[in-house]
Amino acid sequence: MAIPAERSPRGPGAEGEGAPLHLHRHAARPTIEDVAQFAGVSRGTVSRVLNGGHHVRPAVVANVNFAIETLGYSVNQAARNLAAGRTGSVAFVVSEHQEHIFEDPNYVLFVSVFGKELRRRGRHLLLTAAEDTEEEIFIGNYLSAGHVDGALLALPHADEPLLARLAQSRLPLVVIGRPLGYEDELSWVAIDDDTSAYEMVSYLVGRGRKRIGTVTGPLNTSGGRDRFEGYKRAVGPTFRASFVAEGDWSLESGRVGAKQILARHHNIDALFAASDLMALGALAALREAGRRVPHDVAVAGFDDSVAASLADPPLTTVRHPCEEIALEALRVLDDLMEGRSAGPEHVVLPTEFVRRRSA
Amino acid sequence: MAIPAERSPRGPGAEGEGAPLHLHRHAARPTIEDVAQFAGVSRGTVSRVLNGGHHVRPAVVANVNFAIETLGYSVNQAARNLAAGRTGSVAFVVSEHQEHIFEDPNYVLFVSVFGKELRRRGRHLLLTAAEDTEEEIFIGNYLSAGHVDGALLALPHADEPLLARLAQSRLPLVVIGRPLGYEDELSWVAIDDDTSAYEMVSYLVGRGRKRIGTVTGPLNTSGGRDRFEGYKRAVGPTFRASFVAEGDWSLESGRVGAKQILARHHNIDALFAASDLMALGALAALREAGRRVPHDVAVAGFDDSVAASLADPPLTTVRHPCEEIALEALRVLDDLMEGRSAGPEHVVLPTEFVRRRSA
DNA sequence: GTGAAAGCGCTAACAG
DNA sequence: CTGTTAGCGCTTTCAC
Repeated sequence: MAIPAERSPRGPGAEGEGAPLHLHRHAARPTIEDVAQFAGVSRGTVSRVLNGGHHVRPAVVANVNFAIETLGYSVNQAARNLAAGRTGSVAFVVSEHQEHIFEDPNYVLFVSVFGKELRRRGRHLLLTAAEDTEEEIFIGNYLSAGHVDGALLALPHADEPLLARLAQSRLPLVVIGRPLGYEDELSWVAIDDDTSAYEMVSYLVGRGRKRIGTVTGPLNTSGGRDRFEGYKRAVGPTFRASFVAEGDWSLESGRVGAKQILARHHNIDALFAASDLMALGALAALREAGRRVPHDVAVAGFDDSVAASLADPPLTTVRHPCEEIALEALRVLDDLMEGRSAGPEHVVLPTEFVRRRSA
Repeated sequence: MAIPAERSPRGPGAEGEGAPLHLHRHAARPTIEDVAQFAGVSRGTVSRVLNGGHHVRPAVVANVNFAIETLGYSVNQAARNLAAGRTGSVAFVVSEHQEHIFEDPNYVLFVSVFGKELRRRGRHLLLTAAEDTEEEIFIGNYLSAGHVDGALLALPHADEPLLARLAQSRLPLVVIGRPLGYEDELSWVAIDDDTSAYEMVSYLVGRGRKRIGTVTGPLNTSGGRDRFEGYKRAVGPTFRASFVAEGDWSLESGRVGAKQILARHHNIDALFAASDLMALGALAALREAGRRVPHDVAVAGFDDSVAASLADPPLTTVRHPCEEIALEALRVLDDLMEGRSAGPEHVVLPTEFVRRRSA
């Protein structure tokens, strides 16, 4: 407020000459100020154009954009974040070992989509794996300390202490998959595992298969539990626990599970694996046991990961829309971070039956 | 400059009372100012403590640290980066498809180590995959536009346009592996592929193997080329091109390559694969062909990835010190970013012969 | 050794 | 619709 009065004695525009400050500015990145000057507008206007161009005359927008291009200007995220009061980072928190995560094609896709989309929005992806309790505490502290604007969580296990911790923080949170025990209080985006599994197993039943086994996912995860429920509903009163083996999503667990079931029922005619990787393992076990697929035993997977189409025979499976889930999770998180949401949002995305040769 | 003059009529310190601004500061993160006040020192001193505590009395350091802990203070990276004139980000640029990358256990390790180490230093890891030419241009522009403080490059192919582009920018760069064509001008950290391969193949020779085949890596990469050179040196004058098949590091290419060699020489007694994954493929091909390993054919891999010890039989291989490479690359990059390096640094890390049962 | 003060580049009120 | 201005929280000279 005082400045104009002070300036007047020097005459208007006099300080425009106070340029010595700029002398040591060698080949520095152009700033918003440079753009403003070039376009003959104020910093504020340039900022508005940068942030959507609302309330700015189209002609001016064009002018500013021209200036931006000719100067090769690009926004300084640190400055923007500081001014806007955000960190510019979003965390992707996964439980389990980081190496194990990268084995799962679903996670890889998530990382890929999150990374790309966030960069488009001028944000960073922070990959954090909660490998052990110590790491979990560190992550809990780190996230709660305000180092990120929000977090995407893939913590499928029922009693995840980190989930409890984070749920109490003010941090915008979106869970990938339905978070057992926190369905109501947290936002999440998932698929209808139960119905998808039900439809797949019903398909097997419809094809005349009578003795259908299943290798489930971990039963303390919503995905593992719900796909198992769908299986149970579909086989109906013929359900018997001896047709079931619990796996952990991995190829090896699929092989072991299928072997167990085969040992108990040498004459199963179908097998529903709750993940493609496990189906692959089951395929190996069946091959070892001399069973032909799908002639003797029909095999169905879940996820439609790359492995599914490369399998021999290619897997009949359920497409898990990972990319859409990732995008939707990001949208929900954006709503949360920008304060556009009233309460927790729950999104259920449709899956798709994919018929190939294994069933 | 004008401001003090304007303020004086209100009396010194009068603006100290202009506190209403702080009223809407609800449960905000404590700032450096809060710490300074609590510790009874100035912002500058706290900053010094934050950055190593040089030129500060030990007692004061302790005081400030106490304040930091009790207040639960942690630095605001955006502000720090803005003030220090850096972005706080480091890119990890890889060629090829992102999905393909995550198949390679080496890359996964790199991502893991880079991410963790950079976070420790208050920096971010930006994962960028140059999947196609368009992406490459985008990445080139993005990196050159000053969005990152430096970049770690895994671009092994000889004529990588992105490498050429980046090499001309001012950006601090460290290449993982020896960059063909840019050995002198760029910094890099690698292993001695030639010698490592030489030693492995010499070991096979020493075990009495006479007809040694090899599945090489891509011959337009330094790793592929040098391991092949090592092989040639070791087999010496007995070298024949018909004992060689070129692979692409993948399991499948190892299987195909081994088959080709077997078709030409049904009686090979050893096979050196330039990667564990390819060795795994070769193992499968050998099994299909009814050869026993190592009795009929000794098989050696390279990398000592998890796959090596899980193989049947476990692979004799060369340990590729990925973690050390990652750490060293980060150190070199730090030197570059902080202006501590005179010129390009070249680091060659030792490998280790790992004897298991396959050879 | 330590404090004071000048920005870093940007956003977001607030006037007009 | 547009310009002005006050910070965002921190580092970094520059004095003392």
